[in-house]
Amino acid sequence: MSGFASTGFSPSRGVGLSPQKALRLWHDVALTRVRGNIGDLTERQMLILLTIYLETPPHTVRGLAAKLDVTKPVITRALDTMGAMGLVSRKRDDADKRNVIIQRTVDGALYVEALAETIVRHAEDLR
Amino acid sequence: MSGFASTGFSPSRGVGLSPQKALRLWHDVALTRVRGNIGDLTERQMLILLTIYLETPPHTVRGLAAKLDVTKPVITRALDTMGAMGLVSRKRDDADKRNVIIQRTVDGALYVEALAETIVRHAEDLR
DNA sequence: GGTATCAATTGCGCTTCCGAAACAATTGTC
DNA sequence: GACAATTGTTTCGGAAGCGCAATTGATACC
Repeated sequence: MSGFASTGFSPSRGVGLSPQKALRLWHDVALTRVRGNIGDLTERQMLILLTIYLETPPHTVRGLAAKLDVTKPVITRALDTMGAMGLVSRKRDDADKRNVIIQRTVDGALYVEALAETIVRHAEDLR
Repeated sequence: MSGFASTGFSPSRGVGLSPQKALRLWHDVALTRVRGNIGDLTERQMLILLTIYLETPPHTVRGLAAKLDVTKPVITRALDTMGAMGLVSRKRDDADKRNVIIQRTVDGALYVEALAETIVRHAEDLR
């Protein structure tokens, strides 16, 4: 019994995830990251990084703080840390020199891409 | 390419996830957790919690440390923290009193269940 | 031009985490 | 029963994160 026909949902709706599989996926990805010592980022820092690489630029400290509902120092310090890792970089806004524009880097893109690959791989192992 | 009919697999192959959607899912879940201040757990602590609730018991400090490839104090301290939150509890092994058996709790199950629900919900929003 | 407003950063005190080593309690060995 | 091995915890020094308030530099207002 597919059972989907009556609901009108397409069964190939991209991401259909049971709670059990969702947890297993989270666990497997976390395990890969912890074992590989790639987990040097806080959940907040990870969120900031993903926002920078997923949402459309430009990104400012204030904009990120508002969007993520954290204080500005959190953003500044996260940028310090991730900047030292080479995952992001800063640049003054020429139009309004109060602003700081957060820019993506090659290493940051590779880092995010590696995370995506890890998730996808474990999602495939999950069937 | 469907290509699944010949294999006998159901076309709803559980989790088919593009890299883009994987990152979006990770971002959305992290955002929900950070905004709700539910992110009080380190990635390591989260991994430990999920392992306790996903893998078959019994769990010991040493067993978890070996399985997750972290040192024993990491497990002990994580149990301290999560124990104070009511997410897990400890009990001496009667058979071998050197061992500590880590047990699940109602609150811990609810916490994990809430995480699963968050993931599933955002996965559904993702199509 | 002088003052208020705004963006980002920094200082301060506090908490938490980590790794490595030392430690206490229990069990196995001879 | 003495001694080694095992399990989990604790201690110590150091690093990093957080919230809040103060600070610096730049722009807007009148």
